[in-house]
Amino acid sequence: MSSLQARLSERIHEVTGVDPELRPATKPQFGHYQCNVAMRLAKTEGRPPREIAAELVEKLDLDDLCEPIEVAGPGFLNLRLRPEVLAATVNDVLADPHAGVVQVDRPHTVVIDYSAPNVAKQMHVGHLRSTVIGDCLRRVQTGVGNTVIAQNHIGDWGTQFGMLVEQILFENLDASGLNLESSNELYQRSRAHFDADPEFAERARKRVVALQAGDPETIGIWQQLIEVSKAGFNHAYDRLGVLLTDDDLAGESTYNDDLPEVVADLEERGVAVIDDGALCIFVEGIEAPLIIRKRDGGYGYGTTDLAAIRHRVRDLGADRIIYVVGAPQATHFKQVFAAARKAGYLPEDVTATHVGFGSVLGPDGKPFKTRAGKSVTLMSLLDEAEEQAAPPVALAAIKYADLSNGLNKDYVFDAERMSRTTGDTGPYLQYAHARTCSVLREAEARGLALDTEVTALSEAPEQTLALQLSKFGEAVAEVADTLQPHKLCQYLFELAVAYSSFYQECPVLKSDGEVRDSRLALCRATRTVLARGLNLLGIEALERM
RNA sequence: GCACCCGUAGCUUAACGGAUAGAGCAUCUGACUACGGAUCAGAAGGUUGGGGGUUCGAAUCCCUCCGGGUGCGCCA
Repeated sequence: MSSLQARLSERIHEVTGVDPELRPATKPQFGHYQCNVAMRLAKTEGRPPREIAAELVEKLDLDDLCEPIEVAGPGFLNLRLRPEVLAATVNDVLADPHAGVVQVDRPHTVVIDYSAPNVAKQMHVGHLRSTVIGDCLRRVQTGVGNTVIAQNHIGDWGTQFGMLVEQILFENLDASGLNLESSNELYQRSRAHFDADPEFAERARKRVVALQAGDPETIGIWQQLIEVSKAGFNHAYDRLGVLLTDDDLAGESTYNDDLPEVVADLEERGVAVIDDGALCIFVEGIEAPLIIRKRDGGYGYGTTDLAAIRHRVRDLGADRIIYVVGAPQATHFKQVFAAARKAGYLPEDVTATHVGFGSVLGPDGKPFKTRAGKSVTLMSLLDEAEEQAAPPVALAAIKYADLSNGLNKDYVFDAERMSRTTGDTGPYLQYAHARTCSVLREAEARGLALDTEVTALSEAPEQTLALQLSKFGEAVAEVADTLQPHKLCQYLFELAVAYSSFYQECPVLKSDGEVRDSRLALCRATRTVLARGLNLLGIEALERM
């Protein structure tokens, strides 16, 4: 099943031969869709746009879908769908198990790298965004029929584990008795100890070597640290209601064994060159090199990222790789992707995209930074929101606020504002959904048949609602393509508004016969689309609030 | 020094180069014989940071300046 807009666009394309630039109308008086192609053709054909527009109207035969086409302004073609076409589209949505979400012809394998908390550190605001956005993209990609492989690239390797293990031994702690909070405190103590005591620092450095060499005692403690952190992460994911599980874990350490091989490969083939003692890859447009082997022989995160790309393409069969990581990493990923292309790890037909995002700011408009000692944890943000509303509503508030703005913009975390039940908020959408449920519940209680179809669309609010319902597939497809969740948020908000307006002006249960059946079907379709849409955002569609 | 991001109504923000820049909050005015008023209808509110340029058409593309933020050879 293809979307109405796609069908229309295709039909016009047959006549114009070029992209008809079919867009939803910018205003109701311009109909439902507008076609802007006449202005473009005017230039190439050297004729007045209105003349071309008039000619197109002659040639086009859209009578089965639209009212007579109107030419307006400098040469816009305004299309208005026939009510029975709108009705049929809504009925299609009702009959479609995917609620109008167009399924891809051939499923692609989409790898999504998101969340990525660090072992022995509390999750903070940055992880909130990566987790919420990544989870949404995962649901959307799955929703359109792609195969998603989530990769939680947790920070489970690196020099900090030398300090951590050494501090555990120093304090004679049982690492398995730690939790995320206490291991975070342990990390801070080890850091201080490292800075203050050169002898300890030296032992920590040796401990890193022991870890890399696979020393059993060291590995054992390291493993315990990972286990307690995993429990902490899972608790957070549970509370956030995201899909991540242990099956998605693919931490930095996963690639340890690949690193020497990758580096040797790159060096042999001349992709990487020695510069100032370090093995580097230089890519066009970026002055600084991507260092894949440090002067001391160690590997950095650039090396791990390259190994991860190789693995994701070669072993996981990725057609598309998506990284949901903060905007400050933009240059790094540009560099890594270019290096991976150069190395042949990332073939032309595999796309790699960095979905960067802005910072969550405190009330003062400055980043919620992990200032020395004190950090704003993800959990404390959830707590703050739950002071405003019950957990499922508070969560909707947070997620919607995070997803509804353009990704690379910063935003201020304002629990009161995002929890409001009016306006463009998560709770408002939940409320609209709950109202659809309420009507249908009441109808059922009165013994009315619920498996009705949309037939009559005589009232303007009915048509507006039906039109909006028909656009769901388009909205989801756009998010799947552009990776911009706020487009789905905007769509759902407009749907909720259209429903509220319809609800106000078109009584359902107080009407009778065909009109009532048709309106019940509109309620049912709205409930379905809102529920499905909210689900794609990772927000719970409540039946009562 | 080089590179990137942001700047739209009092506040929060949308707009694949298309018509009169679209919403929400707050403000003001209406609608309570309410299928959930946690709502709906309406009004007012804009030189899209400034200035040039390209185009039939620019918030959007190019140049430049201003303001805010970020990243950049051996942390990840």
